[in-house]
Amino acid sequence: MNNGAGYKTKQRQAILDFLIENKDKHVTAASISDHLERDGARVGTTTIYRHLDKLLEQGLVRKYTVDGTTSACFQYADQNEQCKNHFHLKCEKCGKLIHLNCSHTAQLCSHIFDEHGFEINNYRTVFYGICKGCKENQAEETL
Amino acid sequence: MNNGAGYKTKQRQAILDFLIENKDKHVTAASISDHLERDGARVGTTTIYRHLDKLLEQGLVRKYTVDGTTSACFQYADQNEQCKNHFHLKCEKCGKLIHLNCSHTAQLCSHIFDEHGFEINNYRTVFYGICKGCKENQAEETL
DNA sequence: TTGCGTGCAAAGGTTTTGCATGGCA
DNA sequence: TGCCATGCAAAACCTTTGCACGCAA
Repeated sequence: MNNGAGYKTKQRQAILDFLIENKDKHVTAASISDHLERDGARVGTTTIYRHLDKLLEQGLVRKYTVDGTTSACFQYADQNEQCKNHFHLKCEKCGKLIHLNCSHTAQLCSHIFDEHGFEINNYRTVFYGICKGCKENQAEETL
Repeated sequence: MNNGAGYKTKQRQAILDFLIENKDKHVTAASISDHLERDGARVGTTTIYRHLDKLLEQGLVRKYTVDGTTSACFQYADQNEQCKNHFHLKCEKCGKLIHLNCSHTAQLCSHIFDEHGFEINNYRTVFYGICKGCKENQAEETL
């Protein structure tokens, strides 16, 4: 079994390790490159992009684009089956990804499907907004 | 009154007309350029980007990024105040934008705010999925 | 006439491709 | 050994910037 993952190379491992280490936030190809270089495990840009593509196909990472930035953002996707069945909230300020295990969203999905004929792609859909922590910080700043 | 819209030029008008004409789907800077050129109303790329930026600031268009594409997508934003208070569904297949005027979503927002401490950005959040029409077409294809 | 608008050319940044070399299995 | 993986260099793209000229007000 290999699931199309290919050879086990130190480059692939380094990239995957970094993604898992930062699974709670998103990273860019450039930030992966920078980080690995600082760690003395430099990996060519080409290789990073090629692995991100593969990981994306395998469903091991998600790809985002964040307003105001020009480069793509990647984030490790838990293989937890649950993740395919719930929505995610992404904080526009700190980038934190929150897993929303909540029956209300399932109800909304059914409603939209039944009444509006639209089949929501849970995996792809992300709610953007401001998380609790960032909202509190914002409030402090304005004091 | 000018609302920061600047001069009325034929270029600005051509771009705006095209956006309004295609208000139900998104377009890219390149597709605007192509279309206008075919219409014999060629407008420089620079100008297109500059106008899109301005329209974005004025809130007259929305900017998206769609998976699998590398260029930004723009779509005319109804000035209807309602749009700031409801969600949008975007079909991943045909690009259609559906306005979801539905009390269920408002309930969901309150719930997420009250129980999860997360303040959803309605304007930014888009539900991705497959619309009714495309789903029917898909079903036919597999026959 | 004044100052913004326009578009060419060129720069800047990200991502992809070609190709020779390196390394896993 | 046979292939895939890697990384350099260069290309391909998308978007922005500089600058001289054009045009709305």
